[in-house]
Amino acid sequence: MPTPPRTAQTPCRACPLKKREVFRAVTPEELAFIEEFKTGEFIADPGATILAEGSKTPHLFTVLSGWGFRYKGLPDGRRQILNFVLPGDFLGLQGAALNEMQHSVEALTTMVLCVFAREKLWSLYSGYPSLGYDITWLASRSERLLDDNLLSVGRRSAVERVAYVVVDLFSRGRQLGLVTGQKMRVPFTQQHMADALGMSLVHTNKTLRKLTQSKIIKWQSGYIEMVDEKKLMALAAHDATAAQLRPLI
Amino acid sequence: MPTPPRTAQTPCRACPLKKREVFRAVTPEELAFIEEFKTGEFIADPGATILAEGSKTPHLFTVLSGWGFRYKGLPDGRRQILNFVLPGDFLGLQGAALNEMQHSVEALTTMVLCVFAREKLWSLYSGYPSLGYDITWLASRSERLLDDNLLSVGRRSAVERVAYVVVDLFSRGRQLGLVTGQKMRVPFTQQHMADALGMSLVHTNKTLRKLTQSKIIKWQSGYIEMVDEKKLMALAAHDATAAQLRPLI
DNA sequence: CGGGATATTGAGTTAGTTCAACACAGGTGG
DNA sequence: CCACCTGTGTTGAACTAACTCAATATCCCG
Repeated sequence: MPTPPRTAQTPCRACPLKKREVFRAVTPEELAFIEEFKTGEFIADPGATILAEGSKTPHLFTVLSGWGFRYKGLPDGRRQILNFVLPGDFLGLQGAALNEMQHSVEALTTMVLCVFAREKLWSLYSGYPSLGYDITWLASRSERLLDDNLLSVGRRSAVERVAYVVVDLFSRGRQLGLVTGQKMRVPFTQQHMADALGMSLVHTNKTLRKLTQSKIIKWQSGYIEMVDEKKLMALAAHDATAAQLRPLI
Repeated sequence: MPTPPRTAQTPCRACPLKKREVFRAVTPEELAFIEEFKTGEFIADPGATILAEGSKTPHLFTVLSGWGFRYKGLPDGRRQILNFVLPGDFLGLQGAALNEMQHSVEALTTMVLCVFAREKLWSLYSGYPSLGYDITWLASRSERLLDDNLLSVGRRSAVERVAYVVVDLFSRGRQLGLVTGQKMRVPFTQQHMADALGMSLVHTNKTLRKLTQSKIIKWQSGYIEMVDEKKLMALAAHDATAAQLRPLI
């Protein structure tokens, strides 16, 4: 079914705000509003800063394609990657709600972003509450990711952290169709992974090496492969919920 | 598990959902809706579990008074406190959005919570989009807290972490009128602080001791005192944003 | 007054860090 | 086409911040 050509480059039917259509159909009016809500598209090159800590952007973004990451820095240069940004993620809400960004977002690959005007956000809520609800849903989902990361960084060992982040990326990647067999493209360096896990680069490397030698994962030329998914999952030390479910066998 | 709520005692004029009235007046209709939205009140005793990881509560809560904490656990007992819960916080949204709770919430003191029915959430969005907007605002604010914590746990040293969490608690406490002079009641143990900072109990204690001996803070009989706020702030190693702002003096 | 929970302290251990050197790949200009 | 350069990955060695274990002190509550 070919999409009719319009002014905007990407059809809003693909918009993540519409994502929940699995549960709820988006009405034609809603779709029309989404299209009007959209200001345009923004193509970010790898390495580009999309949002900067301390700035006040008038924009909201939706990621249509590509990878990026959200991070915060300390004055002396240390930085913590808060989470990786993938298609379907909603960016800049904090700027709208809190006025000023408290974190930065940088592109890892070329990214295509759908741009919204921040001041239209309110009209979205008032005119199309269902879409407002969806935004809350997205916010809630991203908070869940953060919770998981915090648990990892705060309480998991190095091996567990690496195992967990791989499992997590594959889980997100699968939902987005980014996984082929047991392989997924990961367009970041070990430094990025280290910054995401709150570890040093060297130790991240040594940990990865250990997992490679145990034939559990492989990370070559930009692709991570889960060689032994079972062992990997076991190492990942899942949260108490998962643990609760297991004993029921 | 929460006991069935009773009839409402607290006027909804004090509701955190109305908090943003500084910026925006709440209309009488909205207030009426809030009161209808409210199912009742829930009094939680210290140590009570308000929400449990893996469960599906039909409730949403707003904290009217008292302290609690949100946490996640690992199967072997390690646990990470995600953040402390104070009056004005909104709880359980994840359960509504994601169907199942991915974290637990426990009371530290007696807590008074305003209870909402989850299934009314949608009618709140559709009928009173401004309130829906407020919920998004709350979600966004709590995500900011999480970002800060993750930066702390991932990249700050032990002293910095302790300094930062104290500064942070005072900042939140001030907004809520919980700070008297330089003192604030903190109804938790060093174990809680350790779990929040991703550190061991012993090392947390030793770090606190160091800060006490340097006459920077004092923690006695349930009260933390900022003895030398300036030094404490300096130790806290604020984020890059704060650093950007300082040179402007 | 007793007992359990909390806090404090010392000693020994270790997971993770920093430093430093080297390997390797891709990309550029001569 | 090669020589070089820069970014990335790999590895060893030395160091240290934070951990665990364990004993003792202190507080709080009934």
